[in-house]
Amino acid sequence: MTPQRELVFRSFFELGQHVSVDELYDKVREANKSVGYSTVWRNLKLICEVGLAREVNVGDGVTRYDRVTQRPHGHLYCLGCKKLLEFDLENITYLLGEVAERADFMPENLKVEVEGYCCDCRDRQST
Amino acid sequence: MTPQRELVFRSFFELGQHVSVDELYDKVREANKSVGYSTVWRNLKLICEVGLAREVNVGDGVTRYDRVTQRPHGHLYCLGCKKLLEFDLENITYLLGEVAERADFMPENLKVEVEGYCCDCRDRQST
DNA sequence: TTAAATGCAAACGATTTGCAGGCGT
DNA sequence: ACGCCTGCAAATCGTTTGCATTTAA
Repeated sequence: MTPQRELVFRSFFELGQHVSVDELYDKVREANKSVGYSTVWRNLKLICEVGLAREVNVGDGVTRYDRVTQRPHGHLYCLGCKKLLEFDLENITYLLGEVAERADFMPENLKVEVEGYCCDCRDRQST
Repeated sequence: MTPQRELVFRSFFELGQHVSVDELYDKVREANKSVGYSTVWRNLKLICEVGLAREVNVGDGVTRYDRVTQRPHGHLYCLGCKKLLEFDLENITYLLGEVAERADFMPENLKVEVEGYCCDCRDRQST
């Protein structure tokens, strides 16, 4: 456990959800200018490996990372402002469990994303 | 409408689902060795723009493209053999519509992916 | 002391674009 | 003739790795 590693871990958890490597790198740099990009990257991977975070891919070319929480959640991705909202997956999890069973498939991880427009962007668009 | 464009379109629909640019490129090349990668790529983008295909991202770094069908479907992605199976989304669509409404969000497009292990890989893993 | 972690720079792979020439309309 | 389309090569971007050095245990 090095100071850099501790800083990366702490910074990751201080930031909210949907953090990209670059965002984390910037955050880390605020505290310590000498930390390299690879260090941030490798430690972020490590956070994933130990199961504390999970990759999120909204299709904009940048991988983001979500803190793994008790409650699984899906994402509402706004095509207008690119904001990422969350919603609870509880009800859907059950349904997907059934689907998986029917296909003789053992589910490990769920990714549910709804693309669309948030209320702000919908209003802006309709004008 | 050029012969190349027609070839790319036709090849895309002759291939199954989850086609990557490279796969499509190879397929096109079988018919005509002189078609360039950019042409395939640009026409695939075009197919998406006119709404005949949609990007799929399973997180392995390669963007794949799905024919847009009448029935929306989700994906079962096997972490073992990397195979991509499909399942019907009908039941889930309704649930997600409710979720979106609650969040005052206008859904346009649904992406549901279940990572896990298919029956073959599960058996192989448990040995 | 010794294996692991760091920081730099450079490799990498997929995607995207600039541009000169060719082709469909 | 005009402008869109093509094909090549090269730029771009995010991600990943090799390696010499430093550091935690």
